[in-house]
Amino acid sequence: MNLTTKGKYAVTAALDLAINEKQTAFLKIADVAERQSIPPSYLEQIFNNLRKANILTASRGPKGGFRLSRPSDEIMIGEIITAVEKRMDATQCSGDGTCNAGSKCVAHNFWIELNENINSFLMQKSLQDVLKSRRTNPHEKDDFLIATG
Amino acid sequence: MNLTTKGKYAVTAALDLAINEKQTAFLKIADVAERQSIPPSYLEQIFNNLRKANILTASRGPKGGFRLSRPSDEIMIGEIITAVEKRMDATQCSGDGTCNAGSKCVAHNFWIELNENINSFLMQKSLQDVLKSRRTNPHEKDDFLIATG
DNA sequence: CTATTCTTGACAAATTTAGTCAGGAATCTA
DNA sequence: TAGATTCCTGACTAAATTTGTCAAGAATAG
Repeated sequence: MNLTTKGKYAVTAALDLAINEKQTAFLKIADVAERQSIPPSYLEQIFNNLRKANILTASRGPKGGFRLSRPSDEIMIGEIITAVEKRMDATQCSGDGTCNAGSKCVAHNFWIELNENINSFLMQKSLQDVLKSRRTNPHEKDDFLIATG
Repeated sequence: MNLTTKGKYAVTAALDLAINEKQTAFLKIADVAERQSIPPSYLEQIFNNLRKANILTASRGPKGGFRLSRPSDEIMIGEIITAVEKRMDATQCSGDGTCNAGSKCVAHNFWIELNENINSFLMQKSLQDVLKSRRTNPHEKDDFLIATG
């Protein structure tokens, strides 16, 4: 199981779109990349993955860019991650039960449970949830908070 | 965040010790490796990590080998994984809050939450729990069950 | 003493990640 | 229509990581 930089960039960039979205405007890769310290050419790849997964909508040409395809409370973090990550599965056998000489290893069902636990967590959290908890976390320092409107 | 083959082998091999332990005997790397389809020389490394983390006890020489240091209900899967995995942290900045140009990225607190969720799951499950659920899972096929005594 | 088993560290091949880059397609504005 | 802008796509590559192997040594049982 592997959550890579790519998946983390994807979530961060989607949050940036949620924070900075206006009703009609598209946001440019270059701007998102700069705000979030993501290499622009890498973000191109990532946004393309998200577009193909119907999480983002793109527009080409001047004034083009990207926006969320749906309201931020209808886009789950789990969607974003599975759209860009190839190996989030915790089983050694990709779930086919051949992890020990063609049969299931003794840990197989446990990895399935771990998968379920993680997926359930990630599919219950929307972009909006993440932004909300960022502002209401009582342990958070003030200088971390940013005005979102 | 990365759960690799090494961590999965570690859990599988620890489960093998729990399944096959006798009161006094040590189990050899070669035997565990064969039963669980793990490269023996790789398992050497892994068992050494677990020994240094006080999860396993080793004995050298003829009739030597490894056994669990504690009863299987007192060894948590999370302990095993953290003993062998270097990068289970989901934050991009290893928790130091420098993920966006020296400050916290917008997803920072979310990755902390994800860490807590996963760690909580892994630290609540003991080796014995995993073996139990393996036998009582109602969806499990009979040919997966093995006699443990 | 000898065979057995763990111990340790160095090493290396294979894989994966984390990007870059170039050429193209669509779109807006003048 | 021309030109600038922005996304689209696929090929490519360097660096890092993973997944092991290997050899020499230390401890122990018999």
